[in-house]
Amino acid sequence: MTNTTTRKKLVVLVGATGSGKTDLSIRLARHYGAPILSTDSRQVYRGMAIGTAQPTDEQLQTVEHHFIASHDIVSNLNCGDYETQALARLDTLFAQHNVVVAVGGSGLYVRALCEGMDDLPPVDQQLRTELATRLNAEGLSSLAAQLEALDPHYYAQVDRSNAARVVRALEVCLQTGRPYSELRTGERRTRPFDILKIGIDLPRAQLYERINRRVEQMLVDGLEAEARALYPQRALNALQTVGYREFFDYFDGLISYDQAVELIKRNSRRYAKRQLTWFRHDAQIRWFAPDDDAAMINLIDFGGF
RNA sequence: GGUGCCAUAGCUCAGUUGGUAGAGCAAAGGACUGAAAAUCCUUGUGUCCCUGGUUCAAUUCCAGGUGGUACCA
Repeated sequence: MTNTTTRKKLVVLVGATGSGKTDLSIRLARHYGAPILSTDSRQVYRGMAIGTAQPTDEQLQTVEHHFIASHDIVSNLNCGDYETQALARLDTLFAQHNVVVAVGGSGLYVRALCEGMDDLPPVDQQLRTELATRLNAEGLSSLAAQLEALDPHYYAQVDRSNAARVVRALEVCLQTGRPYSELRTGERRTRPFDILKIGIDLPRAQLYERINRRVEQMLVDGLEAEARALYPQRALNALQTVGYREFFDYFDGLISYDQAVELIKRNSRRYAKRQLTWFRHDAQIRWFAPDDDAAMINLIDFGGF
C-alpha cells in the first residue's frame, strides 16, 4: 500500500433539489468519518428547517454539519461572504480530517467555494437601496443608460432586460469609481485541497415525482406554520425562497391554499430545472445514480485525484 | 334503452365558410460573480376519437361505430 498523497480531499455533491443529496451525503460522510459542509444558500438559515429540507435532527446528530442553520435570517449571507467563511471553516476541518463532504444545491456557492469569486468590495446597503428606489422611479432604461456611460464594455454584454444584472453592475461602478468589467476578472483560484465533484443524476420524471411528494411531506411536517412564523420578516432575502413566498401570497389573500401548494410544486420543479442547466455545463462533475455509492467511493479513493 | 350535446397539444379550450391548426396553463431549452431556492431570455410539442362516404382535397360536410356528458325513461 502506498499512500502517495498528503493532500486533503473535498468531495462536492451536487444535483437538483429532491435528488437525494442529503441522504447520500450522510452515507458518504459516515463511510469516511468526514464532516459535512453545506453549499446551500437557504439551508444556512435558522427557522427554515422544513421548507428548505434541512437534514433531520437525527441526521445532524449522526454527522457533524457546518453551515446548516448556522446563520440568522437577517444576516443576508451572499456568495462572497460564503466563500470567505466556508474556506476558513474548511481550514479548521482539514486540520482534523482527510476528507470533507460538501453538499448543497446552490451552484453559485459551489463555484465560490471551489473556484472563488472576484475581489469586490462588500455591498453598500445604502447605495443598493438608493438604486432600488431609482429603478422603481426612473425605470430600467435610465439605469442602463448610466451603466453604458460608466462601463460600455460590460453594457455591451450584459442582459439588459435583467434588472438585477444591470443594477448590480452600476452599483459596483458607483461604489468603486471603476468599471465593473475591469474588476470582473473571472479568475479561477487554486485551493490547497483536492476537489472532486459528484453529481446525482436521475430521470426527470422521477425527479419531479420526488419533488411533488416531498412538498406534500413538508405540508404534513408543518410548512404552513413555519411560513406563518416567518411572515413578519418576509421582505428579507432569505425568505425569497420557494415554499415561503407562495404561502405569504396565500396569507395575503392573493391566492388560495390549493393554489399555493400547486405553485410550490411548480416552482420547485422550475428551480430543479435551473439547477440542472447550471450543473450540466460544469465539465468537472462526474454523474452517478443516487444510490450508486460503491462507484462513487471507488472514484473518490482511486479515480479522481 | 331513447334523445340532445361533445370528442383538437400533457390539461382547459378556441378554430378551420373543406386546402393537415393556435391560445392560456403545464412543459422544454438557455443565460447568470455579492439577491443565485434570486433574476432574466427563448420555444408550440398534434394519427384534430375510429371506420366508411362525398370531394381534386376531409380535422372540418354526411353515415355508422366507440367513449363521455345532460335530460327523458
